[in-house]
Amino acid sequence: MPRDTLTREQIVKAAIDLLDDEGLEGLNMRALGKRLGSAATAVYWHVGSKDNLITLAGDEVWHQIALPDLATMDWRTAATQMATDLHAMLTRHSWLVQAFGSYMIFGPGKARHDDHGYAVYEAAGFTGAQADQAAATVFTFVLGNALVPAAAASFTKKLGRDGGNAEALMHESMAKAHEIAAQFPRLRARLDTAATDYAATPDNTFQFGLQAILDGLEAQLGAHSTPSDLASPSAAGGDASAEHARIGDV
Amino acid sequence: MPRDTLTREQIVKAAIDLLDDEGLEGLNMRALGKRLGSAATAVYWHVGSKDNLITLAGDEVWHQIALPDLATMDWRTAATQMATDLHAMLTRHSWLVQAFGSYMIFGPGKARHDDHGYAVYEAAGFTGAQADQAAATVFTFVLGNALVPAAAASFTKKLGRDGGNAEALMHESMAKAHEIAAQFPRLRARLDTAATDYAATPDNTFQFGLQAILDGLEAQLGAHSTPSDLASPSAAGGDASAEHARIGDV
DNA sequence: CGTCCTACTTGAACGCAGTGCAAGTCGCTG
DNA sequence: CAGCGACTTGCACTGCGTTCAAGTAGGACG
Repeated sequence: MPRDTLTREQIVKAAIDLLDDEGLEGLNMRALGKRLGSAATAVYWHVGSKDNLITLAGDEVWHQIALPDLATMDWRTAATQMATDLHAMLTRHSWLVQAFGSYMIFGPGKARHDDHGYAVYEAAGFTGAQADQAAATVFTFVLGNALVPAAAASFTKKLGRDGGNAEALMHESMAKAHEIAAQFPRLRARLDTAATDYAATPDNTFQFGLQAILDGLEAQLGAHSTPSDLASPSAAGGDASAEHARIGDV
Repeated sequence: MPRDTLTREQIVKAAIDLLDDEGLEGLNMRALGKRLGSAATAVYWHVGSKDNLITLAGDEVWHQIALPDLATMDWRTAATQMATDLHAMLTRHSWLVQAFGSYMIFGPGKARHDDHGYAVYEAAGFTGAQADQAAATVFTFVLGNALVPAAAASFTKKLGRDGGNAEALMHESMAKAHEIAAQFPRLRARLDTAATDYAATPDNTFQFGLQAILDGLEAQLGAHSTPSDLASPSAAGGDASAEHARIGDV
């Protein structure tokens, strides 16, 4: 084997770096080749296609999120930690959320994460399909929460790529948004309090939503009628005298 | 004016149709021109750019969702209806979810929807930032819930475009996913019960998650009084700053 | 030491997609 | 009828994903 050979891992790592820097639309094979110090087409021998490379990169980053030890903490803490870690990871790699909408991202990395996710909700006392749905609910919320910031990041990067007057264009588009919002009473009110910034969905919203969801899930578990939330003593309802929670049918 | 002139509305409508048929990556100006019976470049006079066209189309569809009358139903019914309508709309136009990750979609259509969304949660009793967060939580969940199905649809359409052996490729990629999943105990168990179909996240999950979230929100209403927020001692994604959102654009 | 095989790299080139441009075309208005 | 302005069109440029035939290099084997 030649000494200075590219490796799949090296390529995937470089792709992740490039994606972090330039966003999903900023990734192209020639730029990647340059970053690797090789011809663009050399990459094809190792990864086959750009789609496949993105799939690879999109799975790799899941390894960055830690899997909490369920033996040393109650499920709610574990769930919060996993969701928060995922949130942070998606913020770091905002291109992943976009990729999630266009590619089937599933590999060892995500599988490892999903598996542990199920473990958390099974430890909570959910059984069978309920554990799946609980996990999916939280997962889905975290994903959706990352979508708008991802769009903002993508937009910003595109402006930066298109020309020098990025500031001006950004300002213009914000101004137009304000103008539209001003025509609706509640949106207008939010404009005044300056709470509505398209680019920055506050982290508070994430924590608020996450805890609300976990509250809702917890309620399904034991019907432990203490709405005073917070307290999450080790639920571990033994074997889930799982009340058949009522689910809205279609 | 010449008699057979294109109009912006006509173009946007054709674009939506094409997007529904072919997906986000299937939309290109020449195909759109053909569908309109005109040259591809004629479109540019009316909409400026493809990005702008997508922004226009992506806002237009929001008008399809109904705004429940808050005077004749309780907030939870209204919230459920709005979320369900949104869910249905996103399923109809799965490209929109992808577009949401790459473009800043905000116009009169979405503004109208958002405004009413806030109205619902204010009617519920949430005040100020809490109403925003409640609305964002549900909205975000619905969006995230549509993401994976959108990816599946996109993937299928791409396969259909690439060549005739779509079935084979689809089968192969599912087989690979199964193989990976089989290495993780909980995923493997789900494989056996045949509950895991990547392309079809059951609608049950949506209803389950939505009701759980509304449960959680409802609980916050009753147990008011503590703005000291959230349990979760750990986590702390970083700045747990005040409710004053920072505005910084990038 | 030479030779071959395999693993890998490269540059040229093809096709498609977004889009700017200059030259139309058509109908209305003066 | 001349001309203007609203629209349309074909051409062509660029950038990107990808293919392909032609390399190159290092180890294995004789």
